[in-house]
Amino acid sequence: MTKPRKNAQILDQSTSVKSEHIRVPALQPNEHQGPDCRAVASVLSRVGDKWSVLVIMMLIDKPLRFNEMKRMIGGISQRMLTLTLRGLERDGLVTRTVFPTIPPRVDYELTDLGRGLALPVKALGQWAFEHRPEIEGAREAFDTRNGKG
Amino acid sequence: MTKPRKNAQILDQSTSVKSEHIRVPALQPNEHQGPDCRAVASVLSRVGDKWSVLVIMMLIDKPLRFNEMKRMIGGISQRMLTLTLRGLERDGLVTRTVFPTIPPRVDYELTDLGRGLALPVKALGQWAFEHRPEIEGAREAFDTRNGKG
DNA sequence: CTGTATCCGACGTGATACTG
DNA sequence: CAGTATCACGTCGGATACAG
Repeated sequence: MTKPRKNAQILDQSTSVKSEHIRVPALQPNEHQGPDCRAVASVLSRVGDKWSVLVIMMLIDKPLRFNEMKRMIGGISQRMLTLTLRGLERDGLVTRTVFPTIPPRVDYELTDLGRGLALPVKALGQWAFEHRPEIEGAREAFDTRNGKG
Repeated sequence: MTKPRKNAQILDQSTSVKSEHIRVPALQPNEHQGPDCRAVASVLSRVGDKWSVLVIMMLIDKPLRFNEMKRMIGGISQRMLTLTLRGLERDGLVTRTVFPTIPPRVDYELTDLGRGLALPVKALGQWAFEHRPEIEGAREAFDTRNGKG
């Protein structure tokens, strides 16, 4: 029973930002449920998002323009940068400021909310960095005894 | 039949745990790259994973058996629980203990590494919980001014 | 420069059936 | 009970072309 969303419309796959970004099914059991858990999950999914954290980290220092970020990241496509920024904007984590000049200029900047999120995310990132050897070692060990046991 | 997909190639889609769980492309630019960034990203992707965090949180209190967890989560399929647990095991975050009884019994338990990860994850979760209203408000506001101006 | 629209392959996820 | 195998299907994400 995959939740019936509002309406499964014609697969608007373009640059719109409609999905909740994670489809949390029906967690009905005992303790790990409720709307709270669902809301938390949707935030966590943003953290796990391929680009969002990277974008947030880049914006900590100072606001940036679209192509500045695109260049800094390097591997990202225009489409995904747009989608990522729209998602962050929708969640109130970044602001989008358009300067009606020619050529157009758009600045993206972290909100206070976004800066707040950056803190626990950085803590997590630091943990990941510090324990990187253990995790990679565990992976190799697992793959070895499991791949050619 | 709008999109006949005859190209359905036989992927190894079963319960193997091969991918690095995130496919970080070629980040070659200036500062947000290198193997470090890649490793951190793979950990973050696990946090963003649909079920991993939920499983970790459940295991904090005490070890659990396969079907105990399945029942507690409720919405998860057997396959995804298996895949999630295998991924966590591969990363050295949980241990898998088989008791060769009949019927078989398998306990899953957090490692020290897993318990360590739980801390920053909980901090992040708490942030998400506390700021849930702001995020949801921002989403509604965004959708309103963007969906029906 | 800053996007938006579209095509298409790859991957994630659930449902189901089967095994030890 | 604890998985594994297979299939179906939706979504993600890159490449490309086009627009303001």
